[in-house]
Parts: sequence; structure tokens; C-alpha cells
Amino acid sequence: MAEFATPAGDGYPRKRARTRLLLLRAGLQALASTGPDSLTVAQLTTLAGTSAGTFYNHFSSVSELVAEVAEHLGQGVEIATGVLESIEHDPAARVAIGTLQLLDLAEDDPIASAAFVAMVGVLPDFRVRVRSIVRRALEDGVRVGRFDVAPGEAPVNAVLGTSLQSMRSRVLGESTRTEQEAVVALLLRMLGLAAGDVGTVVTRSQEVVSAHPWRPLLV
Amino acid sequence: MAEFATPAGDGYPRKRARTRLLLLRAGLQALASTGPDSLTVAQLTTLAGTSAGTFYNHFSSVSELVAEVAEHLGQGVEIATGVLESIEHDPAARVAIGTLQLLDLAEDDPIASAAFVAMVGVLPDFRVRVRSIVRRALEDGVRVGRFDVAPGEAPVNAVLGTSLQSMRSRVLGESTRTEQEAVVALLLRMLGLAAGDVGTVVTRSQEVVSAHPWRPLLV
Amino acid sequence: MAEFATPAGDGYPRKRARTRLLLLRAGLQALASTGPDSLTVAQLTTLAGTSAGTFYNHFSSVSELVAEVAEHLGQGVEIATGVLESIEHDPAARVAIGTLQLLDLAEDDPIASAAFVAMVGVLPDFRVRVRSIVRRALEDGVRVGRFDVAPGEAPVNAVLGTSLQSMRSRVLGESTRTEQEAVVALLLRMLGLAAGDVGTVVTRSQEVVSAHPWRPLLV
Amino acid sequence: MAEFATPAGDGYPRKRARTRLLLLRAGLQALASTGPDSLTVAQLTTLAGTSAGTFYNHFSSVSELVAEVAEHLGQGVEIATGVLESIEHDPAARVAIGTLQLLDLAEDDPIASAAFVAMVGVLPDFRVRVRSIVRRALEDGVRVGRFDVAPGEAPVNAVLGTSLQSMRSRVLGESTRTEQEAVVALLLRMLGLAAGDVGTVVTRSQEVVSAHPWRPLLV
DNA sequence: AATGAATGAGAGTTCATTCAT
DNA sequence: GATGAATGAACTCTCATTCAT
Repeated sequence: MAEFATPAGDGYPRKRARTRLLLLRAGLQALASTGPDSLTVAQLTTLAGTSAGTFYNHFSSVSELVAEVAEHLGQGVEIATGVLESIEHDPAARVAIGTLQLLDLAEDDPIASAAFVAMVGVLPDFRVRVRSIVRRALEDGVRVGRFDVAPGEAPVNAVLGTSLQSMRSRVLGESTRTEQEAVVALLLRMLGLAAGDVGTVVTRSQEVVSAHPWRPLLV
Repeated sequence: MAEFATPAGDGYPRKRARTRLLLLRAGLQALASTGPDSLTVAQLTTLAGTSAGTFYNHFSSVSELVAEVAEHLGQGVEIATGVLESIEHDPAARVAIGTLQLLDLAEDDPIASAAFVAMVGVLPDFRVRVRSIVRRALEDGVRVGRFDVAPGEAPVNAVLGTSLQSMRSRVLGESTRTEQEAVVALLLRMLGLAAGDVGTVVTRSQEVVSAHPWRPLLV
Repeated sequence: MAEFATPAGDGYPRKRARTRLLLLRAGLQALASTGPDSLTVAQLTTLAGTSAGTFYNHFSSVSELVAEVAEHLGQGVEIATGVLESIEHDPAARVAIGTLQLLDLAEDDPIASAAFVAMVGVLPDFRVRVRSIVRRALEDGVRVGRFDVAPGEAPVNAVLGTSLQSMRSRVLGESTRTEQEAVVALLLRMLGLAAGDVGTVVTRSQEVVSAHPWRPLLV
Repeated sequence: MAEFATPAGDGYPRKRARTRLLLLRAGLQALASTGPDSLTVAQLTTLAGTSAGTFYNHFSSVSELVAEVAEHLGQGVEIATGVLESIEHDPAARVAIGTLQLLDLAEDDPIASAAFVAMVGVLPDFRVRVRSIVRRALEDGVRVGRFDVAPGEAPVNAVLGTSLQSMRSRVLGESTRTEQEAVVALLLRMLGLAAGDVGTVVTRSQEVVSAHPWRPLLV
């Protein structure tokens, strides 16, 4: 599953931080299978191997922990986006790469994937954040003439909905890994990328993803 | 919101049936804002204007009620699909019409829409049912040469994900009614419908939907 | 199980009485396995094949029904005692016969037996009634010189306790039918019956019981 | 009433153990007046002065608590039996002493007595345990020639039934303390102890009981 | 007379939260 | 800082009881 890096350093602060991380990881794991409202403190502390009292030493409520998990994940996505923008200037490829990274995540870390999908569906802040990233990528694509879509939420919903549904489908075992390329090709065609470019972009994006896999590693 | 028709007839059975419907309606309404696992009997009975004891006269658990709501809704979708198949032979138009009906629902009955979206996301049986309908429509389109997609789950996920995300987006107030056509146009382009046909199909589908609005009215 | 005789006659009163009997029988049956406090209306009406409303047409509460069952049973025991006094003048034999009748009941009608034992343990009125019968028999035996015990509750408790415990033991399958005679012989020895008379009394009592089996048949 | 010793020691474990004991004591007390199936958590926690949540911190259900009370009591009886065997070698005296101890309990701790009687009547495991003790004592008496009864359940039922009924009778105020000796004398005569020995055994047993009173003190 | 739908009080059980250790 | 015992509110479910049919 997604990992929260254990902080280095020593002494008390280090132990405290470690416990906090254990709880955040537990939160991510729990969110994979349980809606944020059904999450219980007992569930979290069992997964984290700590006690109820300790939980409240770190968070004042479950929803606070959930918010923090979302914050970490949101930052992770934005950081990855920043990296992507610095290494790939073609917006079409960026969309393809981002999508492929998400689909890869569904392969390699079903727990983090399920949590990610659920959070987009349910946490308004997280949802806004992810949508903004998608929207910006599409606008870039239109601006440089790679995409042909009217401004608005329609293509955002299409890209986001397709990606999330494909992730969920993979996590649930409905679809197979081999369909990843097909999904990306459909998205590019939908966005109006010239038909002759679709194959090229997909292929190149695959390579980039191999070199830059993404994991929602949260500190 | 979606309506459950009040049964005619008289005497005890009628009263019993009416109460049951009040509870089912309450269930649909509650599912719009609360995950199926967070639903409480108190919530349902408050919405339905009955008492806890009465709830258990009709259902043995909340999840039984949820299953029944899902069953009703699933049947409603299938019936609507049957009607659609009988009045429209172009699979591309059928996909467009179905999508428009869902987007219209998001306008006219946000509660039923939200519940519908949540249920596809969370209830396995319901999910399978809806996916089957989508898959069949796409296969029809490919068979008659209107769509150009490889078999598999990728296009199912794309169509379903886009539609659901658009519905949710509309319910949440993120997007506007005027983007409905854009969504459908994107879907048709994604499925490989000849570019010149997209506009025609969208326009005609709009007309059909005006004449045949859909409401998940459950008996 | 113990039977409540269905009243003859016709018209409504007859039907009403029949329903009442069905409920009383259900009560007896239920008391065999459930303490009077754990008895539920639903249990009774299910056993009786009627509805909750009907129950309240006949009894104002479960405890009223229980009291009525006890009253019936108490009268039944007293009637049987009267019969016994008229056909057998030896008090020792009367004690033996009464005990054997109870032990036979444990064979032939475990349900009525279990209910009987439970009721003596738990319903004060019923308990008093049964104890009085035992006490009178013992006093008679002392008066005519068959028994040799001091007045008081000690022998009443011994006879009653031994009989009830033997019944329960038989109902639970702990002991066998063949031990009936042994129980009676122990009782007679305990009460001080001349050793040489025990065998004779037991044997003769067996014969009487064969000719006069007892069933707590309640009208 | 019977006492559960408060554990010494300190810190958390001690408090936890104390609460547990409060609940067990409450269980014993409640069992004196209520059948095990009618016991409620509210009843127990009121008696124990704790809250419902606390109850479930210690027991997963009422029946688990009941089982534990029975286990404690059963062990108490067995320990007392062991002591008795070590201090008194005459089986007839042992039976007399055991009975007297129970009858004394009815004087001194009506609550524990009532619970004891109810438990023998209703809890299979407890019942088996107590019967075994009685059976063993009787077999010993037969083996050494003090008792004259045929093997089987009949004398077990007689001794147990008489003792329990006498206890109950005393608890209910039907009989008096002065009848204790009479009960024991009846039992010894019933078991076939030589008539001339009965008085001696009773007298000596009284003395032993005075020196070794029994209380089902449970740790 | 019988029925069974509705009711709400109460029982069992869980869970967030506090606090002494 | 971590622990886990205690708490009570909230939830699920049952059941006695009423009443319109």
C-alpha cells in the first residue's frame, strides 16, 4: 500500500511522529474499504497497533485524521503533477502519463487506489484539488492546440470519471491490466487529439511511466 | 425526487403497502447523502414519518431495505432500456439518449441522481446490472458499425464513468445544464462515431429525450 | 402433551372458548421451556396459531394467562387428589401413587411435566397449593401410624423436592423409567414406613397407577 | 450475600478486576430473583454501580457473565467438598455436613442460596457438577456400608431435591431454622443409615459445621 | 371475534471520547 | 506520550400493547 515515510531523527519527537504516521497509514488503509463516515477509532487503532487514548493524543476526531490523509494525498498528487510538468512539455502526453500512473497504482497498490477513488467521491476539498489539476492539464492541451474541446466542466468530468471508473474497475477485478492503453487511447480520442498522434503519445507515455512510477507516498 | 407510486386498493394491505413505500422513498432519499453503511433506522423512520417498530415490520434490516431500493431502481433502468430499444434502433442514439436521460435526471431529481450514483459506486449487484446495460449498448453500436472500439471493459468504464461523474458534478453544482450536449458529444467522439454524425445524433437525441423523459419511478 | 378439553356446544361462545383453550395450551407448552418471565405474546400466538390482537381479546397480559394455566393445573391436581382419596384409603399408598403418577407424567408428557416443575418453583400460589396437598397426605399417614415423622415442613420438602427433582431428571434424560420404583421406595423409607411394608405398597401402587393414570387435563 | 474477594494489588489491573467483581456479585444477586434468561444488562450495571459500556468491557454477553458466576460457584462447591473429604472420613457425616452447610447458607446468605438453587435448576453444566458431587458422596457411603441404596440416579435426585427444596423453602420463609436437623435425619434414614446412628451423625455434623461454616466465597 | 399494522418503550450492543495511571 | 478502563449517547432490534378494519 501507499507508504508514509517514517521520519528520521531521534528522541521523543521522533516516536510521536512515528505513531502519527502509523495512524495516518491506518486511515488510508481503512478508507479503502470503508466510507469516511463508517470509519471507527477502534478500526484505526487496531490497524495502527495503538490505543484509543493515543489516537486522541494525535487527532481530535476521525474526520480530522481523514482530512489530514486527504491533505497528504492532495499534496502528493500536486507534487507529482509538478514533476510531470517539468519533465514533459506535451500536455497530451501529460494527460496520458497521469492517467497511466493512476491505472498503474490500481495494479500495484489497490488499497491506496480504492482510498483515492473514494476520497474524490466524497471529500469536497480533495475533489476540488484533483479536478483543478485535470482542468489545468486540459486547458494547456487546448492552448497548444493538441486538444479540441470547448471550455467547461464536461471534459474534466469525462477524463476524471473515466480514470476513476477504470481504477475502480481494476481494483474490483472487473477489468485487466492490458486495458490500460485502451483507456488512455479513448481519452485522447475524446479530447480531440489527432487520430494519427494517439498511438505515438500512448507509447511514449508508457515509457515515461515506466521510468517514473507514481506512489502516493505521504510524509 | 424519484417517486414510488402509491398503490391503489383498499383495506389493510393498502395501508401496509403505503407504509412500505414511505420507507423505500426515505431510503432513496437517505442514500443520496449517506453511504449505505451509514444509514440508520432512525434516519429512515424520521424521513418516512413512521416509527422504528414499523420499520422492522417491513424490513429485517437496513441493508434489506437498501437492496430493495436497488432492485427497484435496477428494474427501472432495465425497463427504460427496453423502451429505448423499441423506439430507437440506432445504437449511437440509444447511448446518447440514455446519457441525456441520466443528465436530465440530475437536473430534475438531484436526490434520485445522487442515490443512483452512490449505488453504482457501492452496491455490487446494482453495479453489475448497470454495467451490463452499458456494455450491451456499446456492443450493439460496434456490431452495426457506428462505434469503433475494441471489446473489453475500457469503453464501458469510460461511458459509465463519464456519465456518473457528470451527474455528480451537476448535482454538486459544479457544472451547468448547458454542458449536457458537450458531454454526449465527447462520448460519441470517444466511441469513434464518425465526426460528421455526432451533431446530428446529439440533436435528434435531445428531441427524443424531450418526448421521453425518464424518471426512476418505482412501483 | 397435557390436553385442554375442547368445549362442546356451538355458536360463537364455542369458538371463543376454543381460541382461549388454544392459547392456554400454548401457555403450558411454552412454560415447559421458558420461564414465565421470558414468555412472549408472539411465542404464544405462534404456538396457538392466532394473532396478537386475539390474545388480548382473551387475556390482559401474559401473566394473567400464566395464572390461569396455573389455576387449571392446580385444580387438576386437587381433583386427582380427591379421586385418589376416594379409591385408596392407605395414606402411604396414596403418597406412593401420587408420586408414581407424577413420574409417569414425566414419561408420557415431558412438556406438561417440565411446565409443572417450573411452576412449582416459580409461582407462589401454585406452590402453596401443591405443598398443601403433600402436607395433608403426610399428616394423614402420621395420624394412622403409617409414617413416623415429626410435624413440620421438613418431610414436605423432602417428598416434594425428591419428586420434582426426579421428574426433572427424567425429563432431562438423566435417569431412566426403571428408577421410578426406587424413588418411591426411598420416599417411603424416609417417611418411616415399616421396612417390611415398603415393597408391598410399591407393588400395589404400581397397579393402581396402571388403572388410574393421571394427566393434567385442563378444561 | 456470597462475597467475591476484592483483589489486592495496584494500578490498572486492580481497578479492572474490581469492576469485574462488582459485576459478578451483581450477577449472583440478580440470579437470586431472576432467571438467567430474564437478566438484563441494566439490572446488572445498576446493582454493580457501573455503566452499560463497562459491562461490555468485561463480558461479551449476559450469558457469559452467568457462566462465569456458575464457574466460580461450582469451583467453590468443589473446593468445599475437597476440604470436607480431608477432615471427615465418614461418608454419612459428609453428606450430613454438606447438607447442613447448604441449609446454613439459606439462613445466612439467602441471596447466594436462591441463586444456587436457581442455577442447579437451570444451568446444565452447573447441574451436572453438583450432581456429580452428590453421587460420589453416596457411592462412598454405599462402599463403606453406611448407606443401603441401589446404584442409580434415584438417591441422587432424592438427596439433591430434598436439599434444594429445603433451601428454597427456608429462603421463602416457609420453614424455620429448627427444621434443619429434621431434614438431615430424614435424608440419612432414606439412605439406609442404621437407625441408631442417625442421631449421633447429626449431632456430630452440627458441631463440624459450626467449626467449618461454608460460604460460596468466590475469588 | 379475529386480525395484523403501527407504536414506542426498553433491551442488547457499539463507539467516540475522557482521564487517571 | 501511551495506555486502556470507564462512560453514556446512539444505534439495532424486540416486544407488549392498541386500534382500525
